[in-house]
Amino acid sequence: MNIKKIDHQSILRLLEEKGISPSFQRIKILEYLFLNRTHPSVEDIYKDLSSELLTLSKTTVYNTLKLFVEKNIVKAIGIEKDFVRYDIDISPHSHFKCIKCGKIYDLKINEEKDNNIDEGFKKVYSEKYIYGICKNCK
Amino acid sequence: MNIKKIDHQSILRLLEEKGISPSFQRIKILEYLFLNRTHPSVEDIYKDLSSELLTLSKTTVYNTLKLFVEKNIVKAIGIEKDFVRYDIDISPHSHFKCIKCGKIYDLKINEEKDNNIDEGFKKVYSEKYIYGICKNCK
DNA sequence: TTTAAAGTTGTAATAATTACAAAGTTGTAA
DNA sequence: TTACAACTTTGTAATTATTACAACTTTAAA
Ligand SMILES: [Mn+2]
Ligand SMILES: [Mn+2]
Ligand SMILES: [Zn+2]
Ligand SMILES: [Zn+2]
Repeated sequence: MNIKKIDHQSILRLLEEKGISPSFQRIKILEYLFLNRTHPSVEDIYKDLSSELLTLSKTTVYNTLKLFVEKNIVKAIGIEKDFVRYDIDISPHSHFKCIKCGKIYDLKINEEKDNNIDEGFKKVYSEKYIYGICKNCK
Repeated sequence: MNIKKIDHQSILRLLEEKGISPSFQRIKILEYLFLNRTHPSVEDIYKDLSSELLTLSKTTVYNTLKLFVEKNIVKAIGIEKDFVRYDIDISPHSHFKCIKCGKIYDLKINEEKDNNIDEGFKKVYSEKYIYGICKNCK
């Protein structure tokens, strides 16, 4: 069960926990990620927040997401060919992209069927992307 | 069991089969892929072949790989953050990247544990990337 | 208040890939 | 053989996501 909504207090607590000072921009970007669970790109975040944060810089969005990834608050998703998406849900799961409508769906992972790694190799993390046609597009 | 070596005749036959006219460049690039099973990038291929094909253009390498992917002769591998690798082995398998030495290893797939896709969704293809430390780097 | 560190911003640089048009090659019909 | 159209290659320019960087602003401590 994931946290679907999040209040201001929890946002602040999360940043605090991770040792990140809670600037206005960081709070807004993190809040955006909790409210928009569509695996948004930098472009998405920048465009949507610009109307509220009139002076927001794209560099700040890049900087902030980089920081969040380092601190393990979000995960970078490499499902697209030419840009990165970000996921506030850092629990182990994989992704399905509909090649018709472009929507990204979360998939549960068949936990630990993974381990077809040779003896002596150490897995740090993994990603799985499935491409196909979604229910709505058939 | 994969074809590990390939002779000139087989290269020509493969191109023929796929309806690709066997230009010198295409033959050389395809041959390179059969001989260098390291999941090379456009840059790798271009640099290595340039000594033999003095006038080779990087655009030709891009064009040719695009054609090969369309015709299902090679697979594009998105395991790197900022460039594409190519794989002459189109059989279903996944990849392990050592975050120390950068080497890419092939992994057998635990066939059909995949299908944790919801009813009504149709899988077309999928990719799985595992990142970690390889045997040699421990 | 002073001051240094941290954070934000805008612009420039980087780098992989694509677009495009000119030049070269090949195969075929006259 | 020659002429011509289709195909292929090439070099350069354009595109685009991301990073580098320096100036400016905010924050927090002394
Ligand atoms: Mn997700
Ligand atoms: Mn492979
Ligand atoms: Zn769809
Ligand atoms: Zn290694």
